[in-house]
Amino acid sequence: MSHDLNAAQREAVNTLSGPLLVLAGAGTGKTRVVIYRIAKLIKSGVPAQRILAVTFTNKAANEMRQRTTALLGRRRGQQRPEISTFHSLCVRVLRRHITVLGYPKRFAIYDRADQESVARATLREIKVPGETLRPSDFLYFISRWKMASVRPRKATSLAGTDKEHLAAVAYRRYQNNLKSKGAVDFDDLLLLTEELFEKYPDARRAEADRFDHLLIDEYQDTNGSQYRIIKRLAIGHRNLCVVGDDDQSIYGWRGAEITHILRFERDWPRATVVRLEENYRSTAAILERANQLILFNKNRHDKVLRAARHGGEPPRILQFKDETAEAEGIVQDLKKRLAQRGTVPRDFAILFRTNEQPRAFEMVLRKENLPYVLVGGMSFYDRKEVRDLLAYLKVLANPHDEPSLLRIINTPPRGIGQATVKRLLDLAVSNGKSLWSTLGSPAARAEAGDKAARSIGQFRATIESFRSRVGHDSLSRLVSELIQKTGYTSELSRIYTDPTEREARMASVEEIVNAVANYEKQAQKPTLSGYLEEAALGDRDDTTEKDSQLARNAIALMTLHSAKGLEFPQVYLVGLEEGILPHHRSVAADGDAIDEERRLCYVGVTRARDRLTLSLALTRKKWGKARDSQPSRFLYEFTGQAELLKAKKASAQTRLKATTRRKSRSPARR
DNA sequence: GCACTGACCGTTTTT
DNA sequence: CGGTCAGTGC
Repeated sequence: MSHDLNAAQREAVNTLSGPLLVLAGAGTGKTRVVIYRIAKLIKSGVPAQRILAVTFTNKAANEMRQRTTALLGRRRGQQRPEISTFHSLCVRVLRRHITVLGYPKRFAIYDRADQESVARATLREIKVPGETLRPSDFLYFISRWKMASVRPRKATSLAGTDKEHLAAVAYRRYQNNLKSKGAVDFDDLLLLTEELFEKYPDARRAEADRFDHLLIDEYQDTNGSQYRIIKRLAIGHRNLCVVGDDDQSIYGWRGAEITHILRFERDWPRATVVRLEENYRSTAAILERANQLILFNKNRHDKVLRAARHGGEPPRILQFKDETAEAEGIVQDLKKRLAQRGTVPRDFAILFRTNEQPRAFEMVLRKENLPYVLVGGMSFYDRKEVRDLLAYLKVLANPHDEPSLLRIINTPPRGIGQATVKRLLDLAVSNGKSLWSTLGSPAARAEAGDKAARSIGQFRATIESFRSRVGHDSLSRLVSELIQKTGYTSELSRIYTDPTEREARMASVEEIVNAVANYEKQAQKPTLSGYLEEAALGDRDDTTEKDSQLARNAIALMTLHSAKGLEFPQVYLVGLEEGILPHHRSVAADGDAIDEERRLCYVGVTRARDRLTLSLALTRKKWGKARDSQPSRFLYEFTGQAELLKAKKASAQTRLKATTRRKSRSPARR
């Protein structure tokens, strides 16, 4: 089996017990090693279900599942290794033990929109005006604290600014509000698992005992909670294999700490360390530049990627007048290459730092009639229609789910306006009851007025009649009838007069009906709450959506963040300007934010197999106004001209000179 | 209660 | 510039 692996890969695959750190550079066959290692473990007699592999994204988990199945073969009744994301792992743990923490067994998982709704209500309760602390800022603070396992009490003492102090006070209240609704947010999934393991050693032991081997993918992206959870799960058997690349840590802004991978050997004494340094993906010409660039980072494991593929075209740097010229120039260049024999649209990727960049490219691509996919972008579950219908389902599952109830109580409009809702909410709060219970009370009828009261009555009757059918009728039937009964689609065609938009909205509705039907088909025991959990975790099998997106023969447009783990024969990395890459927020922040931007750039560069083109615009419109752009510092580093940049920094005059000189000749011509 | 208007704000991202 | 949201007039 392992004849097609190199020596380092073989060592990583064959080191079956004890702590193992696999430092896998870009394009060194990391996923392959993980999968082969799982297969090897099983072959050596470890029962498959005693192996747990953890990934960060569903995409990665799906891919790993597929490739493991392909390698092991599909035999009936055969046990499979457990492959899951951190979050769904925690959900399963919490389903078994959460009652000891004072949450209901069937706790709800609140997503970002639900969180905002609770945050808004919380801030209203303690009478914080919107301009003092916005719900989004508030959530940002809490999220930071949670990822560092900071509880409300500690947050109060940590708070420096007034805003933070206010957020710390509201934090406790927010947690209580969630808890009283029997709900947890995404960060809680990790935080509560950690708390459970800390306070209840028996629960920790029971969970740790389920597995003999633990594999963690993308270890460089672990945040504090995840780090501690892993530790507590693996401490008994020490059969912990972590795989990652410190040079590709790009999620620091959401709590990932690169120190975790850097200090693995100290955490786990006598750990084996394997370095995968042979890159099979990119040509030497591309890799040479990547290596040069990443050398500018200080905090990293020492390693140098060696190219298995010699030679290759040196990367080009193209410079344009503005972002429109950039898009046109790049697309023209791409078109020329596409005309070459054996080249197809799928070979190309255009990578960028921010989400506003693809707009110009989309326009040109559409004009040129070239097939493209914007990967990422708005996800299925972000679409308004999907959220609405999901809210209906959530209310059917639990009518006391207030964020969902508020979302649908007047969607489509049925005469229960803002004022009425506000009054009913106040009534509910003063009675200490849920909004749903309040809706049926005589007091509510008096509060709402005749017309609204009638609407409320009808709404309640509809919900109740569907609720009584949950568990009896099929889910997909329930959903389509719900859409009918509420007049949801007729409302859509009323609001959206533009035919293309209307069609898109209708398609979303259709998609959720399909998603439910799909779930019903493949789940062993389909239930409403089961579907909602899958939806909340994004855990659905989206082979239908994203994979077909990529499989479609189209040029891929995506952010550097979503490009991680992928590769393309030809890559255009665009917008290499100060303020974009590196992003201005990272430039302004002190500390090592720039290093993360450099890693991001490195990730982009190492996506390319054969050809790499970097580009920049000299002016760029920002919020409607054109502003001058400076070439990214990474361009200088990458081409070995960092000295020039230092000189530029020393004096504004030289800076001007250097830039004008740059204009006349392309900055990268060696 | 609803639709329309204008002020405001600003972009890495996943679960 | 484009999207979101609160406020206004009907």
